[in-house]
Amino acid sequence: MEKKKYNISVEATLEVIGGKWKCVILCHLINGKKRTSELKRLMPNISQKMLTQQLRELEESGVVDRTFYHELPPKVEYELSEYGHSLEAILHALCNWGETHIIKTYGNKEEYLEKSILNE
Amino acid sequence: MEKKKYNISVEATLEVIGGKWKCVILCHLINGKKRTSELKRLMPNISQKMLTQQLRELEESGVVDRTFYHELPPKVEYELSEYGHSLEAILHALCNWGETHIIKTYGNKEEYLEKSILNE
DNA sequence: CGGTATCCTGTGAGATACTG
DNA sequence: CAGTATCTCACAGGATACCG
Repeated sequence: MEKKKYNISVEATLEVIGGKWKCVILCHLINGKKRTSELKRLMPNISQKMLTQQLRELEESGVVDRTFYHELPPKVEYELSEYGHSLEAILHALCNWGETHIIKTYGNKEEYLEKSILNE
Repeated sequence: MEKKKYNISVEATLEVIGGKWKCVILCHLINGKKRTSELKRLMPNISQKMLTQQLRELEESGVVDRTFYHELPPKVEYELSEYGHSLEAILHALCNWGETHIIKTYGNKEEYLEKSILNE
């Protein structure tokens, strides 16, 4: 009987944050809770469907908390869960590397990067 | 005229390591150069096609170096490039989080994880 | 051994319209 | 405002066979 599921531990990490948009969503949540509409604005290229879908999976993984305010119009807020905060070091590292990479690749990051996660 | 390409810096990182197998490959290369056949053995679920494809993209991104030994039978070795080494902190963080996550989720990691990147 | 070339399929993901 | 439900399709990715 074989129970082994992973060949290397990083596969478990990717199961949680490996989706196409998951890291991007999580990075946006580093600086605090966000409403659905805010996330959409921050990710103009994501579809409503993908946004909801990826958020659900992050919720199921236990790294994001969803709060529904039953009012009119309805309001929903997403934020890193307590467990999700354990990903912060990784998320910061990913953002920092990307910023350095952009500078290294394009020279002037201002023309290629809308905003920095670090000083938003 | 609009030149902006990224909405957030992490997108640039994902462009380099965001493929389905790229992080796994890179993690295996942390501990030194590997032959194609070794990588296949370490990743029993990856197809020949995907392995080659992902390696090519990592090469084009400049994070992996490929060395071809023109002998019989032919021999190819892959390793982190100098630039690729700048990803090491991220890769280690991803592996460590995964290991902790497995333990947290399953209790006994031995049954779910083939081997640890940390003590291979 | 390492890699390409075909073929073929599943599904990731967009567009659109609708609901509470 | 936030989220479903369909419909649709491109393409990621598997299986197989062949090449230097």
